[in-house]
Amino acid sequence: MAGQKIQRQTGVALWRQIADRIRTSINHGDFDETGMVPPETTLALQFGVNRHTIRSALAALAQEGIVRAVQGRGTLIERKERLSFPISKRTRFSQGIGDQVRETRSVLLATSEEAASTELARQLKIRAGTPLVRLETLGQADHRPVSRATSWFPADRFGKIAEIYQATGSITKAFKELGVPDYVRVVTEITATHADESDLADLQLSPGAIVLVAQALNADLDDVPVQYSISRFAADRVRFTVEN
Amino acid sequence: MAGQKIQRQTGVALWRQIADRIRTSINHGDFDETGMVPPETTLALQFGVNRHTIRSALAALAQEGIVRAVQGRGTLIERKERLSFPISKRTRFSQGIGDQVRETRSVLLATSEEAASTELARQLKIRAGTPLVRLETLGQADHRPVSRATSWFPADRFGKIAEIYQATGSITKAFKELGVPDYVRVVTEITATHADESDLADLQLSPGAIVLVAQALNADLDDVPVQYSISRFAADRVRFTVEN
DNA sequence: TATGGTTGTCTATATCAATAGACATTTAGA
DNA sequence: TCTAAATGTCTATTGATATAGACAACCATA
Repeated sequence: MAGQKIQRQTGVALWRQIADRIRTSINHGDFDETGMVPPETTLALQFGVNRHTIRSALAALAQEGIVRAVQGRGTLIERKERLSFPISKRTRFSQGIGDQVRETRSVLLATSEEAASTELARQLKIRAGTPLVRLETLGQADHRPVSRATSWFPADRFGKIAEIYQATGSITKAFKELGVPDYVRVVTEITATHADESDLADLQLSPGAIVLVAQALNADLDDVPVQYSISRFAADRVRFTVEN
Repeated sequence: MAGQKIQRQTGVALWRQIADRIRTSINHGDFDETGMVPPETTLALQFGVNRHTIRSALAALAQEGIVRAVQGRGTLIERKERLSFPISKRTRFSQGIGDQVRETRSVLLATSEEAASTELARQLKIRAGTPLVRLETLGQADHRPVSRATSWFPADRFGKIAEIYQATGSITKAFKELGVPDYVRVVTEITATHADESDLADLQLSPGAIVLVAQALNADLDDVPVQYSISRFAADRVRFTVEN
């Protein structure tokens, strides 16, 4: 484990800071040899805190399903994942991570029709007020939520996309049925922020967690925008890979 | 401002959660009309907390130089920035954000020579143990630190890169002098994590802040790797833009 | 089966975080 | 120049966070 000093009196409890560090170490593979986290007393010494504080941190990680404490033996590492999510001209949710997990699933949370705001109109290169279809979706990998996305589609071409998506679970297939055989990623903007209330619920995160936010524009082969989306990923479960 | 409910008893103090939200709102331009944050009593009502808690949050933002409280008037917004950082085949620090700020600067913090670890050898496609030059640099925009980077270069070709970089402040120019007229970004990996101790110091962040981590590989025009780097950006100051 | 190493539980105490209320001070504007 | 609205400061109280120490319960293994 790396440099140990922990910040006090900063509004972030010691046990949470330590939990974050241990989670990072686990994902980094620091404990792969034993498959276990070091003993509580060792960690307490390393971080320079009381053993009870370490126990709070490990309890939080146990709550997340990352470790499991066994009395008499130690604290076992249960799960360790950070999915690699490629971003390229052909960025699709399921294809990219399909070989990293056993099962990917995409669930339709909600849908509605709305008029294009100034911002959305600018992105999709249409007039403000143009009818759009909005889709709220949840991406899962091996039954764990990974991303939460809001997408907008011009309603004139894709008025029925919600139904088809619900049936097939795939944007790509929905596009195909609606006369868009292929589409490409035009631009992706990536930021990071703290999880808000709905992130916590949808992505099953704990407060203080980080979300990676990707705003993306897809266009058909005639360069006509077909989809604008804002996706929020649990930062400790994914990594973006940009291939040039 | 958006949905207000705040999470209690999560290891993250309310004042810090609220500070994060207000910072986001400021960056989002929610208070651009007045150039001021709403009154403390209003915020206390909105977030459902005591006014003193709001004051703690605003004090933290004042410490960061984002707002300035003036007795009798209100709390003024001092600074508001999130630089857009393009990622493409021709990704360079200064060029990308040069038109967004008045001045960009890159400072050499430290340099050393070291043998390639297994991981670095794999990335740079060389044998483990090969001598490398390591550069620690700090990227600044208008005198505010934006990124902290560690780069490795094969020592046989780029043994003198530290000196040239220090003189010119530019990797691109240093490459040119060392016989690499052009280079391209092969791959970039992007993750997000909480700031560690040295991030806090170098990037002038407050604990609990988020850093965007970009791991990048650059190669010359013969596809021979010339630089592997790990850069850490203050997440509330930048946005990555991927153009395809 | 005895022992060392580990997690689980309990009590007590000190400090930080948050609430509550009161009042002072400053500014802008009527 | 008065008033409303805003930030600044103080005291008091409660609950969460962190430390300290002791001991029980459990596991692997010599």
